[in-house]
Amino acid sequence: MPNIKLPDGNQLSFSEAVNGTQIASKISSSLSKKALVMEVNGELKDLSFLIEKDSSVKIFTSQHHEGIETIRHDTAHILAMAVQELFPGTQVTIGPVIENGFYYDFARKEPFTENDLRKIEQKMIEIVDRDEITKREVWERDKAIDHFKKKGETYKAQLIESIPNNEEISIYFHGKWNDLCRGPHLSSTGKVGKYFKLMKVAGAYWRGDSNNEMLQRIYGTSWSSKKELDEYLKRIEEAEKRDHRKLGKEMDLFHFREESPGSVFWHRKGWSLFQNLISYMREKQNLAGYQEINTPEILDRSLWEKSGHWEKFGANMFTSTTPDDKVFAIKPMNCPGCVQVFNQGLKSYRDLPLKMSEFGKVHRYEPSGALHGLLRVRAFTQDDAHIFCTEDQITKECLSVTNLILEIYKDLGFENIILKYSDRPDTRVGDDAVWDKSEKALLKAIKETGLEYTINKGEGAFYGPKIEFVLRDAIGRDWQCGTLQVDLNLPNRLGATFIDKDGSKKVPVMLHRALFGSLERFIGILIEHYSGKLPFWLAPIQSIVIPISEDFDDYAKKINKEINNVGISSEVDLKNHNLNYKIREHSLKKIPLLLICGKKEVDSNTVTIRRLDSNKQENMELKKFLKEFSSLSKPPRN
RNA sequence: GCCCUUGUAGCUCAGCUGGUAGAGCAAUUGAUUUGUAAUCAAUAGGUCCGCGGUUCGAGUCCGUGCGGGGGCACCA
Repeated sequence: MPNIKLPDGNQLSFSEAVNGTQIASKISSSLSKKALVMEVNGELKDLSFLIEKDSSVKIFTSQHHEGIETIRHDTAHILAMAVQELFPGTQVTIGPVIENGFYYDFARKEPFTENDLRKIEQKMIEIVDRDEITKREVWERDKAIDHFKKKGETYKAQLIESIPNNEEISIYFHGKWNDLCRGPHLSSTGKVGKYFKLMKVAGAYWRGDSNNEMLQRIYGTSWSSKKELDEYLKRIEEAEKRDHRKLGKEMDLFHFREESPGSVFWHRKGWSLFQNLISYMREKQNLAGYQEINTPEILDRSLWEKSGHWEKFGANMFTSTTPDDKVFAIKPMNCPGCVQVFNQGLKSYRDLPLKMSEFGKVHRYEPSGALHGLLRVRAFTQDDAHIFCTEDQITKECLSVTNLILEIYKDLGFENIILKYSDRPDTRVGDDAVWDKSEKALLKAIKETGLEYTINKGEGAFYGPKIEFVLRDAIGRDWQCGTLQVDLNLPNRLGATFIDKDGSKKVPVMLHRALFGSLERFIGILIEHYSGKLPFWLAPIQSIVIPISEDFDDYAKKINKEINNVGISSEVDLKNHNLNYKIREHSLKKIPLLLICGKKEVDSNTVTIRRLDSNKQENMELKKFLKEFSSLSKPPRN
């Protein structure tokens, strides 16, 4: 005689045990059609789950997160069914739901081709049409292992072996086909609908371990309507249009080539963007009390041995042997060099906090498969700084770093920032009392920012806790950029000291911080965030002066010179092309302003402005233009 | 690093089952002098990623190296 409590507070009474489908149809016939899965006392269950006791029940449709996830989970099963029907002998492994879709990992010798994906999709549609009924059974562990071993499903057998003893082993049937699965699932394959698409095949290690064999992963997406599927595919297309590698080429910012994989060849325009960013940050940092330094890119092996990098980071370091057989490393980090600057000369407690910044170019031998445009390179420039301070100064300094970072992100158009706080890892140096102190200090700083933060337990650096600054871009993607780390180790290893009030030598605390992390990477993110349409002050070419015909070339040259003189980066386009052609060309290159001049402008000493992404024409006195846009062409100041 | 995939003109790409390369755009030259997203024509342009092999003959087939792309692992 279960009483069923619904989310709206209503209660339904049943004379005998009842399942989700029955509850849904009791509520309304439309819900019974749309119901996909339910939650019973906080646990997700199949609609067929029989409720015997009084329970709270929520029924989910495709409008709920739980509903769409179940659709995706079922689509993954149907994918596995289809693959096994088409390619007998293929082993199934795992097939979870992921953001926007699902994947399934298969063990099969022959690779799946793009063509196979289309065939599999057809088969999946067939299976949906067959509307196979879902059935859940709970099996004995040994029976289950035996069953899958007999079928030749050794991976599944392994999975069952690793399920804890106190957990049920549930087997889901869709018609005859079955799979080990925690569930829940839809009541039949027909419920999945046909709004799915297989996206790509990729290699993936069994259990995510690179020592294991590689499986074939098929990624797919699945939705509850054609509209949602189309919108998703459209979103992917839009993201591809923003790809910084594509835009970088089109905008003539940089290129890569074989001779130096993962290193950027910056073109004039890209380098100008790069320098614009640096000069903006340089000014910000100087105002915040940083002293800019610069340290060597090549340093003797012994320094890296002392700092611990040789041992901990050696596999990622480029090294160089001189003709007389000395071994140097090309710096993968700036910190040891910076500590050496600190070490030069005696430092007093009065010098602290001492903030040294460096736009340091570092090289890291990243695995070839990790390289990705500007976002993952082997040579990059860090907007790095190291703050030497006392333990008492940690919180205040962390707070000022955080404020600086947030200010800078805001200026660059990122307002949606999340912090990630990572505390002590298992393998660490330094005693717990010091960790207590630095964790507390860092946490206090985070709390004072009032920002949202997540805690990553045990993910800190081996020398101290850290904050990472994650920004969200225009299309909702998260990028980890800035970082702030408290280090009580490196200053000690490299013998940094200061003379304290009492005349004794003490080891300073060192804060590592980077604002964007890597300027190369950040520029990649910027390009994608803005689809190449950079803010005016950052754009490498801010305007192009276009004379309507040869007759106005002189005027165009004259005003371009005046525009350059007030600090706006501008060019004249004197090529033998018509106006339409030039507008199209420069618009595609994302030039913020096109300045058109013809008879009208010459006569009135004006320019006609056409802004990127607008077809409005604004006629403006040249003087006014120079005044207005020269201030806009400078970096923002707060 | 691993799996899959890919490499043809400055760019984007075509080139079926092997018979020594083609388009559009860009470039150059000429004509045109243009009022808000591609004016017309002509010309020039290639070690088909490198190396090796099969073959009478390789852009095409095979092996190998390097690079790119998608994932996985990695991101200290």
